[in-house]
This record gives sequence, C-alpha cells and structure tokens, in this order.
Amino acid sequence: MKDAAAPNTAQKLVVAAAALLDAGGTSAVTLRAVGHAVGVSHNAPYKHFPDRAALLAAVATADFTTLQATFAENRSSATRSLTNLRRALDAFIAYGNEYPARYQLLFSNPDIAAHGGDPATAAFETFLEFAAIVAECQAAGDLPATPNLELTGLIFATAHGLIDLEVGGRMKREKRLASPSESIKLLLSLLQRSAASRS
Amino acid sequence: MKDAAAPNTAQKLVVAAAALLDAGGTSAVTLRAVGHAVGVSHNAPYKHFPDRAALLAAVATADFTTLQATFAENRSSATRSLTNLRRALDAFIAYGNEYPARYQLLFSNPDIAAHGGDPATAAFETFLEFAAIVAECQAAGDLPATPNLELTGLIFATAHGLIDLEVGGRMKREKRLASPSESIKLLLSLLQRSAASRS
DNA sequence: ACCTGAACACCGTTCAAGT
DNA sequence: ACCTGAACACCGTTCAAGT
Repeated sequence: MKDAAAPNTAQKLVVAAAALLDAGGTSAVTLRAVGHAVGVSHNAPYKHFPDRAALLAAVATADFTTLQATFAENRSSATRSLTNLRRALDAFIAYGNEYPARYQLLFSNPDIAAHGGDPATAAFETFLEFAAIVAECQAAGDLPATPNLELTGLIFATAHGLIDLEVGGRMKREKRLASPSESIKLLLSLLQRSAASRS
Repeated sequence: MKDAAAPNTAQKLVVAAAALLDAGGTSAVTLRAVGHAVGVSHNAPYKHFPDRAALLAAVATADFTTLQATFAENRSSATRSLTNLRRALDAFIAYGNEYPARYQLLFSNPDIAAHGGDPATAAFETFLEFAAIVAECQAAGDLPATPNLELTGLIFATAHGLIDLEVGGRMKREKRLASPSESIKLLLSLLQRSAASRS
C-alpha cells in the first residue's frame, strides 16, 4: 500500500535504472542516463544513494523480493511437491532468460551482496524460500535425505550455473548440450532415483 | 618453444592485462595501465588488438588453454576414474578461488566467448577435455549412463554455479552451506548411487 | 530537504604524425 | 610495421550554491 501511487524520486530512480539495465546492460546504467530518464540532473541520484553501486544494489534488492514471492507462490501450489520444485526452477530460468543483465547483477556481480546489507539479506530470504520447497520434496521421499540446506545449495547452484552459462552465451555453439530446463529435469530425476535407492 | 624467450609486445600486453585483472578486477584493466606496465603509450595496444574487449578475450583464450591442459593432466592419472574427476574438479575450484576475476571473465562475462572466435573455440575444447574424464567414469559404471555431453554439461554447470556463487560472495553469510568442494562431492556421490541403482 | 551547474580526474577510442 | 601525443566524447564523483 505504501507505494501504490506517486512514487518518490528514489523509487523512480530504481525503476529507471532497472529499465536501462534491461535495455543495454550494466554499462548503460549511467547516472546521467538515469537522471535524465527521471527528469532530474545527473547528480541528483547522490541525494538518494551514496553512489552508483548503491543504486544498483537497490535494483537487486527489489528483484530478490520479487523472486522470493515467485518461489512462495509455487510452494504447495501443486499436489506433488516435486512439481512445485520444477515450476519454481522453470520460473527462475525464465527470469534469467528474460532479464539477463538483472540476473547477473543479482547472482554474479561481485559488487552486489558481497558488502552485506539489504541485498545480502534479501538474497538469503529468497534462498530460504527456495529451501522450503526442497524440504517438502524431501519429506515426500522424492529427494535424498541429505541435510536440507546442503541439498538446496547444490540444486540452487546447479540452476545458477546453467542459467549463468546460458546468459553468458557459453552454451550456444556447443551442440548436443541440453537446455537449462532439460538439464534441471535430468538432475531432479537422477536425485529422485538416488532417493529411491536408499535401503 | 615459440614463445620461450623474448615475448613480443602483444604477449607482454596479455600478461600485463592478466596481472592487472588479478590485482584489481576488470575495472583495473585500463589500456593506460596496461600500456604503462609494458612501457608503451596508452594507445599502443590498438596496434595489436582491435579494442579493449579483444585484449581481454586474448587473456581468456590463454587461460582456457591452461585449463584444458590441467584437465588433460588429470585424465587417467589415478587408477580410479572417479578420482580423476574429483581431482579435475578440485583443480577447477582452486583456479576460481585463486583467480576470481579471471574466472568470471572466462565463464561469466557476456562479452567473452559470446562473439565466438578464439575464446569460444578454446572454451569448447576445454569442455570436451572435461567430458572425456566424465566418459571414463561412465564407462567404469561410476556415473549414470546418461548421454555423455548432457551429463557433462550438468556436472560442469554445477561446478560453475558453485564457484561463481562463491566468487561473487553469495555463499558467505549463509551458514550451513557446504563449500564448493564438498557440494561437488555430494553431487558425485548422489550420481554414483543413482548409477548403481539401475536394474 | 532536495536539486543544479561547473569542475575534476579518469576512461576508451580516434587521428594525424613520426621512425 | 610500430609507436606517440593531442584531442574528443563520456563517465563517476565532488563541491559550492540555490530554493
């Protein structure tokens, strides 16, 4: 409710930065372009953010919150918990494909989240939401009974690796490589088989 | 033998760029700093490379070749093929930890390898060398009989995801998360169990 | 409290010359 | 063939003012 209408300058700057990021990548997010898009001077952003990195961090924090909501929606939506996990991962992959520059800002850029603060907190909450979906799959016996956070870290890292390689253009020429979505399905089926094989 | 002694200017520029990359990240690799390190003017690099991106691409190509040699060394070195794979992956993880900026240049930077050319070719050859190690594990029955390149892509993407998240500082605060090396071992053990469960 | 304009140091890149 | 110096357009950031 708070920001339903009449966004303030800080919010407008974040939205404009995200749009520039989508349109032209990180290098297109100049304070001059952001200021111009909002209708203020090129150093007005300094009245709302300490520097350019903080503005980008605000973009990342907002997107982490959106992703967390996406994961929360997928939890317990289907009858089969493994279906929820597949949907959550497909949504994650779709996010990476649609917003590659944002994706790398959130999950690869060393300047974000490494400093701690808001982005790191939001990132961890997003991760925990994802871990809850994995936990339900484990409870249903569809994934191995490995400690939840370890298994979640493994699955999440795999998804990230697949998306990041795709976003970075590393999986294009190499034929006979499965798509991220197919690779994730392969991982889940192998893990499921592993879970079923416990004596 | 060719570049045993008396490296030419182009080679010296690549070495200097790599050193600056290690010392201060991508943003520290300015043509002015590279030129100064080699003892030439700030636009001498243009006589050897079309632009800054091409210089960084040359750094990446050289490192891909080094990594390929590392993988080749690990193949067939131990009696057990799964041990070779673990060693190759540990060497890969160590490379990422030692040279984080180089690592992200090779495997995350969208400006490298996406354009094709030398870096993409070298990257694919490195990948195929890694795939050969995976193939030996499959032949020994220690990994599932999934199509080799699909399984290799999955394992490689997982390793990349773990390393990239670590390099980007995404796995620090989150306690109870396994290290990349531990996570990879978890993956391999689960895959091995999956391979053993085939009827 | 919030914003502006000028200024500074720094970049990648281009170009006209130099040997 | 290879290099240099000046110049251009651009950037993040700072600062002294303005309301």
